[in-house]
Amino acid sequence: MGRGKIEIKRIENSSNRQVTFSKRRNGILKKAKEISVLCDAEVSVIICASSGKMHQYCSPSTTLVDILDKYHKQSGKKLWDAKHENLSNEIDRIKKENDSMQIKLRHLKGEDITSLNHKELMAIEDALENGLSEREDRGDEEKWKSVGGRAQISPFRSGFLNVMMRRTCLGQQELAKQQREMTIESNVREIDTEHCTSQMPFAFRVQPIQPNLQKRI
Amino acid sequence: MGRGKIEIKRIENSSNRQVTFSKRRNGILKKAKEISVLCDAEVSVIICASSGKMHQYCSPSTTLVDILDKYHKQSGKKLWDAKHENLSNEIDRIKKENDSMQIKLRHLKGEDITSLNHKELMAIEDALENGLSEREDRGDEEKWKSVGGRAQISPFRSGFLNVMMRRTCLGQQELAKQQREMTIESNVREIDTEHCTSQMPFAFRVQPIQPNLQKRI
DNA sequence: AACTATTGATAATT
DNA sequence: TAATTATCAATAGTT
Repeated sequence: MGRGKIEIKRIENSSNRQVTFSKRRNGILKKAKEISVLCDAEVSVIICASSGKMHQYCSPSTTLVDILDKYHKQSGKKLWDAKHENLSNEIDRIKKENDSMQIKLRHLKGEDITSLNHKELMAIEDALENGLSEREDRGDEEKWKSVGGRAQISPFRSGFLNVMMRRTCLGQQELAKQQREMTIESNVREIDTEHCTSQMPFAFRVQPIQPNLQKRI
Repeated sequence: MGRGKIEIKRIENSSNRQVTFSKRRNGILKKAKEISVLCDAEVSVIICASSGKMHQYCSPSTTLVDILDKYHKQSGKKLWDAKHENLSNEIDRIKKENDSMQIKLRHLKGEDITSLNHKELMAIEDALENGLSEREDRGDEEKWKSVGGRAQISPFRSGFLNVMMRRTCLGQQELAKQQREMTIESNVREIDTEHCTSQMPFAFRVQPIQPNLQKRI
């Protein structure tokens, strides 16, 4: 019904499609009104354009909820319950995702790790070390170079190193103490923390604390 | 459209009404199909005859539930009861929680940190350091004590320390080099990495590598 | 957005 | 009830 017959297939020209949509949408809504009056039928029409705009008609004698309720009863299809079930399923899915993330976060923060095996611990260790080195490698230090010249170490790195050094110191001292007190196993060589320092393959010293870069509390 | 024009008002003759209903109902359903194809619109039509019989169309790309859901969101009308709304709200809430956790995880892994300011970086650094120390302090070592006696260090700690030490070593060497080359700022004291080792407040050595605990590749 | 030639829907008839 | 057909309504292409 128009200047020419058209095939019923998607109208590719977007503006034509929009015009046709508008015309036919009005046509359907008008027809819906007419049948509801002529035949006192209850009618619900919902039309969503691909653009997202929505148009709706519902016969005056009733409401959409009533019609859906009738549909529900007649068809036996559980619109209501199906929706309910879908939502519940989605909640379950997201909650599981949530929980596993929570666990990962806790592990990265060093909590609840007694439940992990060696391999899992290694993976987390890698992730952490990666995180630290990534942060050291990327832009952060650029920010600090300009503050006090090239020789100034970033408070970020110095803060981190200080903590690590303090921790390492304690660890070494305790290890040495343990070694003095106990029988030395064959696969552990004895270490004298006081006298072997200069010969060791890796020897480090911590940079003297720079008070102006240690403002973290 | 027919042998004569008709007024749009209830058809009193029951049999005529029934016939007209049937014809027009088919007409509307056909139009609905057509617009959904021509304009790829999502359409839902529900028609209830006064007799109680019900007819329905829903465009193939979607479901009645989906269309009603859209309607619900767009119109803001509460088609669904409070229970459904609660479920929807919970989904929104959990999704937000999810997103923020994802971001935290990424930050702990060293990703997307260029967007953070100094204070935020410090917070993450603290969290990571905490995580590392927590992991060293807690249960992990218990597992390894039994493997090779008390004096054996866990591969976890040794692996971690090795990485840190290597990083520290490089950092110190570069710092010393820089200091030799440059004017020394008043807030940075000179350090001689080769000769001051034994007098330094913190001096460390790394435990010799134990090959059987260094299987990581 | 308005027009109109044409098709499509359908009211009345068979 | 179903098929036919004369008529009207919807609308595709045009302005």
